[in-house]
Amino acid sequence: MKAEHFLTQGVTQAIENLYPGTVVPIEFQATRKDFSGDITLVVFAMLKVIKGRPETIGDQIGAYLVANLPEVTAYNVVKGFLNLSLSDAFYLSAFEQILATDEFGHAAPSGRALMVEYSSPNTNKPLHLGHIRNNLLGYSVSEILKAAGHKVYKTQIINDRGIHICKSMWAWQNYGNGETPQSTGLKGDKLVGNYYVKFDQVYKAEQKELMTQGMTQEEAEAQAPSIKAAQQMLRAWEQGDPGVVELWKTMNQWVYDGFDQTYAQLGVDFDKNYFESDTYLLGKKDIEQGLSSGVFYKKEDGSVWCDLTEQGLDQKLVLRSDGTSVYMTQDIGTAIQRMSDYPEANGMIYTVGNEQDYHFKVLFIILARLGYSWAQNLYHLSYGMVDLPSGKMKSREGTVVDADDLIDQMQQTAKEITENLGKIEGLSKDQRSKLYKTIGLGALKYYILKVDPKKRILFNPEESVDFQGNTGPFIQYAYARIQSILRRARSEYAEALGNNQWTDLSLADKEKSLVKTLMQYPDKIQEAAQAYSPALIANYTYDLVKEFNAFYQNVSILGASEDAVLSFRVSLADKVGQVIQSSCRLLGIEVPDQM
RNA sequence: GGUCGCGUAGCUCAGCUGGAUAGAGCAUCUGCCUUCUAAGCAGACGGUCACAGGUUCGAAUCCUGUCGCGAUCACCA
Repeated sequence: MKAEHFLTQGVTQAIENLYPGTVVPIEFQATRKDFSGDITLVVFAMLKVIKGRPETIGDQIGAYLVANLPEVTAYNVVKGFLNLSLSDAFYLSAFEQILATDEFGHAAPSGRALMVEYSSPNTNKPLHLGHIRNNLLGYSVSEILKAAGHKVYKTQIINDRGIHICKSMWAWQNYGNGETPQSTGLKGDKLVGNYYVKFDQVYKAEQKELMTQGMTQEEAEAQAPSIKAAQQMLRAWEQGDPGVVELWKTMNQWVYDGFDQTYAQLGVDFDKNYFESDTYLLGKKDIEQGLSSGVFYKKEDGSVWCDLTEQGLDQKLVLRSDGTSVYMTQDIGTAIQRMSDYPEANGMIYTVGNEQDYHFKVLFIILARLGYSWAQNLYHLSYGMVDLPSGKMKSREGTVVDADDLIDQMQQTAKEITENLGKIEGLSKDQRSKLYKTIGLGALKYYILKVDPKKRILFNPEESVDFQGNTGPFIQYAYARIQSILRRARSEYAEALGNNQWTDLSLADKEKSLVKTLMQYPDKIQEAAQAYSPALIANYTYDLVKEFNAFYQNVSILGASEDAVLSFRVSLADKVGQVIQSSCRLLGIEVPDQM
């Protein structure tokens, strides 16, 4: 079906005829808009093998192709570029193949299975805009990998243990007056987050007091009663103190309930949750093994290290001198644990911010040295921070953009715009609020996913997220229009739709370029999967929609004079709609039938 | 200071496995709603692709250096 395929054969034959005994690199690219033709052979690339003027060579190959390949109808040569025009029949048959393909764009099963980790929040405070980027990326990459034929297990590791949650616990115990999510009507994560803030206030006040008594900042930080109490709580938790464990369970559950609501709003989910409280002791025995196999070495004080100077990195601590774990220890153990939990999986993707680039670089090297074959298939899906015009989001300064607030705000904006446009008379109240959610979240998700993950995003809450131009709603709008046409076509033009005699049709430029764009979809999915980049899908979808809009405004679909033309155009619009829906699904974006 | 990433139009971003005259959206300005939804279409304006070298028939794209921004360099996670 792909043009490159038969053209490569054709060019090879042409070369055999014209320049016997030579083998040339054959390189195609899409013909630029300003030139006539559909696909372009780059003759320059052949000059290393064949001597001569590129114009002459292009001319000879072009003439050969027109004479010998029925699909090639015309050619022209500009400098070293041989532009080829392909027949309408070729595009029509390509389109018919697309129509006949189930789940067009999706690849056959690859036999590979991967784990994708994303979100992985701490349980002491609510999710914010940074988590939204993480969640959208992780979810979307999972969907893209599935579409590329892989089996995917989505997972998160919940950091439910440690000093941070003890801070919230201590503050709640001392200042909470028995408040619960039920009694306050607050989301559980918000409630717990409030006590984390409360702790910080108390802690700061204590430090100030101690410093007026003559302590240094450092001493005050260590000696403040609140932090000592929280540390005591952490020790009690580690020893399994029933009261502390009970409180810990209760407050974590509040947080999980809150997170679940936010996840549901965002439309993300997980196949398996890991909890740090279960995994934080993992890794020690792996360090032992690595020690005996010589991957690690022990210093005099008993601490264990990995020497990465060969790779141009430092020496990295993997076990403290007192035998306790560090972050790296846990991550080594957790990775090994997961791979044994999912024996069919042979790789992992970690969706974690770029401030941990170094950590993952080291982790992957260590796992490879430990001899795990799957270590070759580890990828750190590293993404840039979401910053505000004022700089980084800082919880202490109250500049954090809360996830729930932002989602609400997007829906509110969607509501206002939709009501102003006044095109939804027929919809019930429920349908309307669902539509606002679809549009508001569509705008937010597209806004975040369209940019290359590794770039940082500047989010301006004042200007908010656009609803026009290269945006989610722009794409959703095209889909809604298509559905509107399909509804009318099926009720008023049912008879014409039955005429599928398209073979002799001659295609308008807009129709041809739409088919061309549709044909790219399978490759785009593969590219996006290989690059772990939802941005590629977002950009493709935008191109497709732009192409469709141009078609829609310039060619009348239901006004076609012949039945075959009408039915072709309706089919084309229908398929474009399906691909929009499919690609949006890869981004976690829903599409409305009306807006 | 070492390491890693980024630097493209006034703003937000594509393009980066080397190919033709560097593309979109927003903003500004012109047109288009008696014909399928104007959240749209058609067009205008807007560029030393941070800078300097190098490789190449050809560089925004690859290499080297410089500058700017960010991250990281804990017996924290």
